[in-house]
Amino acid sequence: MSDLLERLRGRGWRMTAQRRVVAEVLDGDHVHLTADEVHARAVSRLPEISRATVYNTLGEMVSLGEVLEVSTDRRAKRYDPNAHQPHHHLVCGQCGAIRDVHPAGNPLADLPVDERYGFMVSDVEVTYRGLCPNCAPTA
Amino acid sequence: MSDLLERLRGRGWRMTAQRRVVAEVLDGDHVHLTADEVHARAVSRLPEISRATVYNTLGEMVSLGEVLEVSTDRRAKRYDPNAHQPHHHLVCGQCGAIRDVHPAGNPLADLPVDERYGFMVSDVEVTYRGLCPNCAPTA
DNA sequence: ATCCTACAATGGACAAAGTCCAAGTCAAGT
DNA sequence: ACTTGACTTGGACTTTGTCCATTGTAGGAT
Repeated sequence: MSDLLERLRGRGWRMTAQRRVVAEVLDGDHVHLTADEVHARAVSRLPEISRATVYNTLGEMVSLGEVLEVSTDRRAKRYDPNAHQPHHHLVCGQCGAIRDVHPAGNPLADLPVDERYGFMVSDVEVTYRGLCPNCAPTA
Repeated sequence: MSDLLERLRGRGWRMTAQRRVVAEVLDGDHVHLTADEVHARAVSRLPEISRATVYNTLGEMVSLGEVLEVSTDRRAKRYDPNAHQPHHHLVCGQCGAIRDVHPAGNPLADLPVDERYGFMVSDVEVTYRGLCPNCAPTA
């Protein structure tokens, strides 16, 4: 179940109750929680855990490349544990629902050399926007 | 010069010194200022202008579709006056430099129906990440 | 040219998201 | 079990942005 926890353990991470709880809360598919949502859920399992620790822990997991940061709306950053299967995001502009998606093609290849301005381009982030089935006007 | 100002005027926008200054500050190519940067530059031309007015004005220009909001980094939103030529962004992960780019292909078409989860997908936002010529390690 | 008034600007309080730090705690190696 | 360096804590602080009551003003009407 907790693949994320396994991977972190395998990297010599010093394991603490706090880190375990954060990793457990964040594990799963189509999970895109904000730091404060993670904190709220962590608190329900480990009441003393502090906000600073949640921020620290999330930051470390991002540095280790085990968790991705996504900023789909203009609000808080969200954390995505699905870091090892490259994917993009589909966001509902109304309710904010997020799904992971896997488009065909390679958008990186679509950027011609004469549009690169000498940059070393290494990554591309794609966000599809629209309305989810619940929020779309009934056809 | 000030195409943005012209377009806004043509929409029956009530013209004030503050709005003119904000529009002038924001006009140009490859311009991607934060609200506070806009405010700082506006203040140098019109010292009494308030932060709230800059935020309001930017918000209105976004609502009118004359300016785009982009959130490339995890910090403040940036405002892009180039709203009438669809484009994406190329961001330097080191120094934060941003360029407008125009990739080939249509990423919207790359999202297969069975990956749409019933969403009505209407827009796609693409951010290329890398290192600009100044920040890239010398080859 | 002056008056009106609805719309705009002001600035200060407030809120949300995130960072920082000094002090206390604890996991894990010996 | 001891020790130590890494981890956690909580609160102050910063940044970014919003809200609102008050004051000011653009631009049409007279």
